[in-house]
Amino acid sequence: MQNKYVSEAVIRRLPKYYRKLQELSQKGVESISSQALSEEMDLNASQIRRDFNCFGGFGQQGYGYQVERLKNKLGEILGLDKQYNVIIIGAGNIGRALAGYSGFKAQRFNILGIFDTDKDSIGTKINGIDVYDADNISSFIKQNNISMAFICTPASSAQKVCDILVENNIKGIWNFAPADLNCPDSVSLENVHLSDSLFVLTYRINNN
Amino acid sequence: MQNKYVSEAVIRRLPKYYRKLQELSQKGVESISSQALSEEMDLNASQIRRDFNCFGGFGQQGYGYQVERLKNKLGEILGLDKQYNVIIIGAGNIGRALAGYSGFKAQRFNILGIFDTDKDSIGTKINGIDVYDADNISSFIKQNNISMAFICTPASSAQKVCDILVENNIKGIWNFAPADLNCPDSVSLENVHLSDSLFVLTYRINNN
DNA sequence: TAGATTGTTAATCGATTAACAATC
DNA sequence: TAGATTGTTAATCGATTAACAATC
Repeated sequence: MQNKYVSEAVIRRLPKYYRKLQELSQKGVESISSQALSEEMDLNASQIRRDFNCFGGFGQQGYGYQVERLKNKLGEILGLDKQYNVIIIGAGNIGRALAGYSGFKAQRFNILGIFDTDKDSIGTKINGIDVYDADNISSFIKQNNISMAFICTPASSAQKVCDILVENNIKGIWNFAPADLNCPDSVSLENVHLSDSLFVLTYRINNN
Repeated sequence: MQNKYVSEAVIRRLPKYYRKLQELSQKGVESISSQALSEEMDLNASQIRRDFNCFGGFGQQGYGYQVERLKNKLGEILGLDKQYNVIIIGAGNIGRALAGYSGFKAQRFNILGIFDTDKDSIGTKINGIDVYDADNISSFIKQNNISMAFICTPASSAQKVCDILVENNIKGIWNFAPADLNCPDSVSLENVHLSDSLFVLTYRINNN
């Protein structure tokens, strides 16, 4: 079952299912039908069943889905049962915010270093994490088994940083720079274009 | 022409067009065809023409689109020709990062106050912006003609904050809390679910 | 005018929803 | 067993792409 085609739309719903199932699990809900879940999440029940069935048959006819089991399955599918060694590139506002977010630790994201070009921040610590010279990214990735990088630089230097990361066989890039990076398919790239999101909001305010 | 139906997918592409046109404008490019733009942006040329035509005929047959003019038109459509008075709720990592982001000023987002419940941060300033007691959100919105709020609280208090904002006729909410807020259609809501985005990345790393 | 490129209609593709047989 | 609900196929809907007449 694992090899069905999974569309972009399905992938983007997975974290939302995971979040809702965590919530239900915390509330002590033991099982839920696709119908009940569809009402909770404002989605179509058929769609929910179809989405889950991309990854296998997790339900039981006549009963529904076991919340805890489904949550764990989705966690595995999302790769949340694994550990990730992470570096942050850019010690500006966003870089510092991500470095300070304590939720990452609980979820197996180990931030091992922050890199910047600014001589004044190099050598300091942010939330207990060392700030290193951006010139040393390559060697640090190799020595510390880094699998992910968060790009928090200005747009102008993002592509250069991306190239260095790709060269060093990084597995995934979480990009906060407002740039459309050129990156081979072998490296997973996920963009958070904050200003795009803000502009969608201003559009809606003016066209609601 | 202004009243064609504009799908979600089209709306989400608008900021990307705007960003690319800004770039072209800065490079001094005066005009561009949908074909050339499609190659730059990795979209289909028909789609681009169709997208723009949701809002009117901005091109000239045989010539293409005037970059500067199209950029300005898209800016108007996105509401970027207007001013927005903004408050930030939550002086944690994300709230502080947004308060410190200087790009907002240039783009007509005036951050007039930050609100928190923590007695230690109330009374301080972040990037020159006062931190106020969250109890005073309602009166502040009324007195300062606030049109937008950025929710940067924990998930547990986000809905309560949202309700207060809605009560005070806020126009738009930019929500960073990992929660699916309940909000009437009259208020525009745009979510930035950072952990959802990160989990899509871990999914991709493990299923590439 | 001829050539280029838009604006728009028609065709295709893919995602969502409905329906229902399978089965717990 | 009867009732409930899944897993999956078929129908629908909407978005993307192709084609081309209109027109600069």
